[in-house]
Amino acid sequence: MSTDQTRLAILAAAERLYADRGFGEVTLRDIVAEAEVNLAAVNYHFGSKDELIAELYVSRSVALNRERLTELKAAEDAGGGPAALDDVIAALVGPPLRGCLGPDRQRSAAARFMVRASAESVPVIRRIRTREIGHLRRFAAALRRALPQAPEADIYWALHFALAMTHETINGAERLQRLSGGACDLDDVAGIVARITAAVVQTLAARATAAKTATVPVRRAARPRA
Amino acid sequence: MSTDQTRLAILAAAERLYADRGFGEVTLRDIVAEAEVNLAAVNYHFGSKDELIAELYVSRSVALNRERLTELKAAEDAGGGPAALDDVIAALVGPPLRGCLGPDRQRSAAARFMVRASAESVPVIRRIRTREIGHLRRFAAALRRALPQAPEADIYWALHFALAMTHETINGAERLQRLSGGACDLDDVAGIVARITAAVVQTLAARATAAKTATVPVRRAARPRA
DNA sequence: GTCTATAGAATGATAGAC
DNA sequence: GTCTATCATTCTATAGAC
Repeated sequence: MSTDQTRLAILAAAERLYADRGFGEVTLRDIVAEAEVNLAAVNYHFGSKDELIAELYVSRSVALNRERLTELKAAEDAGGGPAALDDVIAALVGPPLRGCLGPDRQRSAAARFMVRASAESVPVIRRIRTREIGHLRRFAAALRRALPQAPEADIYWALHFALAMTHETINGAERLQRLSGGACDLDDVAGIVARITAAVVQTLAARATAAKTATVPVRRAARPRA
Repeated sequence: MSTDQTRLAILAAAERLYADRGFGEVTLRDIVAEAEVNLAAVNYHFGSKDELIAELYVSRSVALNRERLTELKAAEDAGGGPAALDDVIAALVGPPLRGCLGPDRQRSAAARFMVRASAESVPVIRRIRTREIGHLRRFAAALRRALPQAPEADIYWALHFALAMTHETINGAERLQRLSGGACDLDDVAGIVARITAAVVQTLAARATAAKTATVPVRRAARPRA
């Protein structure tokens, strides 16, 4: 109990600092100062800096994916059958978006840490990330149930694009707000989830429709009605 | 001439290494070794590591945006009037995608460097990036001409999502290939440009249509036909 | 388990000879 | 302009007292 206090303080401090400044700008000394513990405590509890990062990443990754899968399961239970397409996407992108842009300050650091971890090239995290894709397979399966006629590739591109929009929205929120002169409301988390979900769903639906009327893959976007 | 040789060798080496390994993993000593020049040459020619990074980023940024705007202008000239929606998006996302995933090895480092620079949190680059958004305003204007009835916010979200999909596709290419078991063809650059373009165009068109029939913003995606 | 003190390696930057 | 040599920091990691 009392022994875990230092451990947890280090993890929380590291998460906060990495989330705020990125991995390249944070040293062990920054972390122990923020945690108000001794420098040697890091190596005592974790062995090395990389092992601290790895443990932090794995634990947060598990928590985030549990949240996503809980939301996915709720959508399946609510409908009785396979979850609707937009609910699947919302379960994937909602947790990080709510965590980062919403008012919940407690989860904020964890969510922003995870997004940074996906964006920056830290060797120890890269190794874990390329291996741990089980949760994405679950979502791929859910999409396939919701849209059985979709080509395999479309399913994966949909997941990929959903995560892409989510990550860039979080990392580039300030820039988008500035570019749009405030026209884009980054505080309206539900609206953002809806935008991302709609974009993915419409694209999947459009390709599924096009596939029925053409033998070649859709390569050129249709012009919108003027 | 001959004096620029060392300068250019340093810039090229730095670009290659940053593109390959990310900013956190490259030191000045790595750069001078790759460039086969002396360590002191960096400070002589650039003053400091940060000034080297800044000059590299600015010069590549100018080149990339010139390429984008040339493509945009070509689309406008070809059509005689405002460029078509999908041509505007293709002009924005085509250059980085072709540079990173295509066969052109020469531009590869430059394009991957730029994508890394947008993903990682390097203070000196962040400062430049949040200021330099002029090229995005040009693209926002082009989108507005192509789709005059679209809400202001939708225009910016479209640009934002287009860049999001582009960057994540480049940075996460390996992971997507692995996840999809090869179903997603990362070598088919034209196909990827078409996918991203289609996603953005369909979303903009769908929202423009919905805006005509509803007074409240679209918040919930339509279910695809089963 | 927690601390002080420090080892040992690497970093960015510079002085001064050529 | 280019080199060698080196400074001053900073980093991660550890040894050993408490």
